[in-house]
Amino acid sequence: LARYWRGQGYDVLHPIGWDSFGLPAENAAIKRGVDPREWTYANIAQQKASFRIYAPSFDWSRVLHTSDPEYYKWNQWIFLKMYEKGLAYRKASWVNWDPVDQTVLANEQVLADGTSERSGAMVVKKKLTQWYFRITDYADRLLEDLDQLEGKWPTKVLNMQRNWIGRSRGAEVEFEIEGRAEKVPVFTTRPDTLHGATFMVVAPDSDLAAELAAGASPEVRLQFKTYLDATQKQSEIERQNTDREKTGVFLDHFAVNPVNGERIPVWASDYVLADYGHGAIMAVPAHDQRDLDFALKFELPVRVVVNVLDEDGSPLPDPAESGIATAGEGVLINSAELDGLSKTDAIARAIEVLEERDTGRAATTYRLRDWLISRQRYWGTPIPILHAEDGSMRTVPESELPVTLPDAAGLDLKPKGSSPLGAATEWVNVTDPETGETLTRDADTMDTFVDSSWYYFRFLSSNDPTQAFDPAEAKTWAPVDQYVGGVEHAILHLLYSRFITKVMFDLGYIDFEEPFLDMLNQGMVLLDGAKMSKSKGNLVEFASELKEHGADALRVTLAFAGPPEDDIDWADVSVQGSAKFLARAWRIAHDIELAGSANADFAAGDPSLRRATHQLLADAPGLSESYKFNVVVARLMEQVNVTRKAIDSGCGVTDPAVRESAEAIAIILSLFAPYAAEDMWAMLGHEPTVALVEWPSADESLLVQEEVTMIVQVDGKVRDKVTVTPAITETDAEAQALAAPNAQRAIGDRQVVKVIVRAPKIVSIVTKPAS
RNA sequence: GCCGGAUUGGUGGAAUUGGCAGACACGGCGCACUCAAAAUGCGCUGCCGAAAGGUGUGCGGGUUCGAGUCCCGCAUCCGGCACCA
Repeated sequence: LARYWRGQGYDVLHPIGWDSFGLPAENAAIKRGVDPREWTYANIAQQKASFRIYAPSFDWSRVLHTSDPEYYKWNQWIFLKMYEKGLAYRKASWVNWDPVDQTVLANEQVLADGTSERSGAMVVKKKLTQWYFRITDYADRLLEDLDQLEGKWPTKVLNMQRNWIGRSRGAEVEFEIEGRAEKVPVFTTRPDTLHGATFMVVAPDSDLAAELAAGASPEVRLQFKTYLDATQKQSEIERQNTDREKTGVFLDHFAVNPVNGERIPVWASDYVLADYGHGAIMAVPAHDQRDLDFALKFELPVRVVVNVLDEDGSPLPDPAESGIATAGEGVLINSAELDGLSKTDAIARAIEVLEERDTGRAATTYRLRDWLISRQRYWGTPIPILHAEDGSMRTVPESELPVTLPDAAGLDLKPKGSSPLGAATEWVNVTDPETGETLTRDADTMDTFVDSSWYYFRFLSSNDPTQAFDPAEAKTWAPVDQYVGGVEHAILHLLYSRFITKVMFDLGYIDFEEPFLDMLNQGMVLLDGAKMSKSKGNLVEFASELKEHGADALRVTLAFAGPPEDDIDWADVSVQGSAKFLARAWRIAHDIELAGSANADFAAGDPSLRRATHQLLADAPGLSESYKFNVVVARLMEQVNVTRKAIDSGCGVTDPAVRESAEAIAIILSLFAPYAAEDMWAMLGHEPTVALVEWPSADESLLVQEEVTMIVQVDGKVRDKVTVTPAITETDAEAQALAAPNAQRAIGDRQVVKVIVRAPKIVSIVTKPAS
């Protein structure tokens, strides 16, 4: 893509860098007993050398490594900016703990099966004081701005982000609990069903459940304790199994339904989650399946308040009898002032009523949680915060950044639950030069997703020691026109990047709110259906093919195998086939060089070959811009084939059209096979480099065909083909079609009832049996 | 359960707005060159059929002169989310 846009005359910034902090590097270094820094930079050097063989057109002058102090200084700067704006804060809460890597994880790093994205270990819950970024403040903007990316980002990614943010609109309803001064808020998307709330359920691991249980009878206290223990022992997989039977404990308390004053029992059950909404719900068993399952199990009342009809317009059976909650739309009943209203109207009215009585209001909740950025590991960005003995905190002044990592020598880096930086006594202990006060540095490091959430800004000013990036450069280049990345980044990296971009916008450094205008999710290379990986040793095959056929052949193979979004199974491709194609292309330039044919006037060239060349020049840009590189390669193959034919059995190698074709091939081929294309370009007598040659535009006048094939259909079936001039009139087209022998045979003695003419492409004849 | 995507020959895949389905390759078969092989070049290659012809884009319907493409229903596979109130 970078090469294509350069060929169109654009300035292209195609940067490269290493996101080099983080657990995988640190764990590998610990395993080998070496310094993570040495290990990381040795690997970068090796990878860099390997990259260059493949001739990506990177701008190496802007190369960056996120583990360089020159880079992570600006992570700390961003942290300070966030802290100033109240977007970075510290709080104690239940966090995801990876028992193998011995660190906390962000919600986004816990996979659906409850294991760690990094170590694969089952994640456990632990209560810790940690740093967070307030991404939830941006939830609405992160959600709504996705609409701007519609059609530019893959639908899948947009949907994944929408899902992840998970906005629900509804109402917050306050329930009084007997014997408790403060009211308890619950969130519901169905305030219309408030009259059908027959009990309340709180999450067993919530503070409220503990409080209510504490005020209950000794038996209830014991039951609750047993239940809570059982809940906390469950694995994430067990907990997420939605088929399992409902369990719960009555908490010996009653709440009051604010709309009808009804006394309803309060239960604790693990189907209510402590960290979503308010950790408590109003249960409407008639219209919610989970509540119904619970009500039937514990013999709680079920009251229908929405008259839901089936397709035929007859009422659905009573949920209490059928066991199936009626969650659909319908007219409200048994609901006082809401009776007779539709769902939408009833929701609006219910909110009005709640607001009038000051017992509730319209509300929105999100699935998205604040971003936990503390990590108890060495190989990351130190958090620029100092802690005083009295528990207060102060920031490291911007002028003293970066806070560099202490030397790893002498530190025990093994995961142990607290940051290894804490043991670097000389680093941790600081004396305030003004007050003489003893301060300790925050010993945690930042999640590496902080590093990767703004690197596209740093590439603008990689070598600038005075600022994170130059806003003037951002005005020139940013936002990113084309982002290429795997779909594995759909949520984590891309959501964080969008968030940081919006923060930068709010801070006034940039004038746009979305970082990546266009996105391509490239597929993976598989071998027999499995990911190719170093650990499986099957990259060896790749290396040997590189040695045998060269980088160009591998590049062409990757481009030609299919659309870039799709996975490629290496078992299905032929590197040898690509090498063969390259040799055929190369030989055309070679033959021209051997023939010593001078640079001639293309206009004098063979018309049919010229037409093919210009058709290619006309089509290649559109195909490239829609990422159809496999088709561009196919078209190059066709062009090589017709040119070969022209040389061997057509106009001959000295015809100017052959040179014109060869030049077009070299220019377009340079996207995929830069080495071969450069060689061809030289053989054709040109100076380097073909990579900087602007693409010639197609001559439209050459694309006009003198003859085209017109299809003749009879009753929807192709029966004949007629060669006609493209300018043929409808009348002539119809006459010729009707006269075509195979069409006549197909018509036979049937009667022609209709003729549709789309000259010069097709004539469709409709017949019926002769009467 | 909810949301999204996919399904085309033996294989990877192609097919502007509905207009010749299978471009281009891989593989296979045949031929030329060669003592021979490799390499290279040329030809054939969706399926059924000797041919004429028929048939064919996951399945069943529909719209249309005409559907891989549009509409309805279904199946299978892949991905995301999920006791989210």
